[in-house]
Amino acid sequence: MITPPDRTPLPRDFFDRPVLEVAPDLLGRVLVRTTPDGPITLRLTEVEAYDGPNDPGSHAYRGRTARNGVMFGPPGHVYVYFTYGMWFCMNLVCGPEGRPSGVLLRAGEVLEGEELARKRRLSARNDKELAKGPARLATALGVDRALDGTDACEPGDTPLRMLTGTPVASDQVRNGPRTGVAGEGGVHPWRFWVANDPTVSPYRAHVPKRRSS
DNA sequence: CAGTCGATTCACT
DNA sequence: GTGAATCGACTGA
Repeated sequence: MITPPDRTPLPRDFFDRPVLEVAPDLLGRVLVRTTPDGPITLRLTEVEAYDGPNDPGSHAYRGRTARNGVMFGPPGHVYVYFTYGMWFCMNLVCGPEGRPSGVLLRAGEVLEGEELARKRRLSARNDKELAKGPARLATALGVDRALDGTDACEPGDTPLRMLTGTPVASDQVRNGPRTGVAGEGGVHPWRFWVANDPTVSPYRAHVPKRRSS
């Protein structure tokens, strides 16, 4: 049974906090993607925190580049990156401006626009798989680098907005190591998900790439 | 400027 | 469970 989400946009102050506070607080919140064909709404069920310049797992660890520039800007904006030659993933920028950090949106439950999401996710075998995984989530919502830098706190009919939704009770939040993060960054238990939610993606440890013999 | 590899997904065994 | 797909960003020389 799905309860109607609160439609109030999250204020920028919500994101202007330490990323480890923001990340679990995002679970149960609702992301709205407005497309020419109509809206897709997603209830967040899994996220990961990337904590600025002190986090070896973060894209911002080695400083500002053309790719990660949005992470160094104001909170509440969207950082989209391209990876594995095929996929996009999206973050919400957190913390005070200049202290780059972000929350990777890893999975969610599609509440509205399921048929629009399915057109982009033809390989999904069921509704739970539409946004089960960060690149799947971005694909389902039609998010790519064109949306890098979008302000998710802006009111109105913007391409991407974060709404208040119905935050998950803290006793339903679980956490553990981040998925696919190499090296020392892999030890931080900064992945957060909703307990027993079927849309949460499976954990996988980092796999170093083999060299061709 | 060439080499390496990624905050992944999918098909196949 | 294993390997391929696929390319741009980053690194170091």
